[in-house]
Amino acid sequence: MNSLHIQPAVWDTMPEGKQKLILAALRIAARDGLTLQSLKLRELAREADLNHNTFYRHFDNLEALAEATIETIAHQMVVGMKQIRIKARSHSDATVGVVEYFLDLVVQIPDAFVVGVRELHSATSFIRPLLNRVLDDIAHESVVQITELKLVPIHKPEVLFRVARDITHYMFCKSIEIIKKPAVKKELTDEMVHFIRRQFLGEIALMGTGND
Amino acid sequence: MNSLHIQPAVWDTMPEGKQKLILAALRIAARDGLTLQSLKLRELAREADLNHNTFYRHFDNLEALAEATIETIAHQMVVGMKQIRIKARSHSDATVGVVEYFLDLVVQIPDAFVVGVRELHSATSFIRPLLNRVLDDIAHESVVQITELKLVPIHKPEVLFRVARDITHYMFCKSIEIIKKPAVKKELTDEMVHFIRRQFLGEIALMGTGND
DNA sequence: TGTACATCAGTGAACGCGCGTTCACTGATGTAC
DNA sequence: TGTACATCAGTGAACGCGCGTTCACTGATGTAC
Repeated sequence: MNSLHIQPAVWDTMPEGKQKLILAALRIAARDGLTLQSLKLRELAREADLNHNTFYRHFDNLEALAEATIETIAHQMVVGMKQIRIKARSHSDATVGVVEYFLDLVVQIPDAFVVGVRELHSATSFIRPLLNRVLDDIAHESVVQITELKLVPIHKPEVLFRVARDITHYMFCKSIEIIKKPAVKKELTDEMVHFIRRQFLGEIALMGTGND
Repeated sequence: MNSLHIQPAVWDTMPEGKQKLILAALRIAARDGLTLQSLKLRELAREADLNHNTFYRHFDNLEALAEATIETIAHQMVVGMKQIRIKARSHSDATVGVVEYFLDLVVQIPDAFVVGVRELHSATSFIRPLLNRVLDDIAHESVVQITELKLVPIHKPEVLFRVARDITHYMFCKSIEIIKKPAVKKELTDEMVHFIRRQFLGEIALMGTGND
């Protein structure tokens, strides 16, 4: 289920109709390739199997729904990534573990990633900064874990953060490929692991040249 | 002018109204953050200063306009990148040269990049594959130049291509930041140059480990 | 325990508006002879 | 050189439709006393 990764305190408190509308927004935006801000009130209500006026019981306007939807996506992603980091600790290779569990997460909540990655690159409004902060958070927690487990001999946190941030962005963009063709998981895993190793080795090499 | 980078053979042959509509589509999509496929016929005509029915003199439907617009963007980018590669030859540092001229290009045709990067990450229709091919082309020509000038000691073309492809994607995504804040050019240049060097040094280090 | 009232999600009719599309038309430019 | 016709970008009125929004309403649930 899609809702598994949404922060319970927020999500479970919500009226059922409100949940239905947010899930409908995610479904329509992912399926029809629409921006969150070009969703239509009546189409949403139809998809959520609600009278079109019920919308106003839960949201002031379409922008409020877009905001609630993007926050749902953000929660799904942050919580999902947290679980990935926990699981990866017991994997023999931390990099391979993170990538594999990450691709599992993408397949579990494809709509969140399809819509999230698109909105991340849509120049508009408050949504892009919000998602950028989500990627910042994820990159920051990666830095914490890498430092704790002493996985990489890079000791300046700001250097490590930039590497982690670039990797996070790459993984999110790349992840979309697995949704349309889950069979590519093996190739995609190899490619992502290769990219990640290239980042750390490259950064270490740059430290040697004094170019950092 | 925006139209400078459009392939003359195609562009100059076009009726004036058709050009106006394509430029209007670019302007609206960039300004209002709309997907090319959510543009409205009457809004386009208004923006292009034309009667709304003139649209049908030039396009069968809105999808045909979206296609023409994305091809215009593709031409602007491919031609622009070709000129960058020529100019970069006479720069003392090839990497710094490419990045600086690239950021100049982004500032010259911001609408093409804003819309192009968004559509590249919008899961829908024929547009994403078309833009992916544009990035492939650009990456491929980079490989040719790198090989010709012997800039990097990586000799497998498919390995070089993957690195160039990842760099191209990174630069396109990152470029958007300069549009809203041209003052960051210096920082952005440094960051992009750093990223590019990290890719090549990382890949070379990976070759050493036998992990390629 | 029973009655009165407040709260709130959901309903259905009605509105004015901008939309995409069709149609019949104009007016300029180019071509045939 | 002059007339007749074809081509084609652009025009303006009219259409039916789905949209966002307003309104007055229902019906279930919870709370006060």
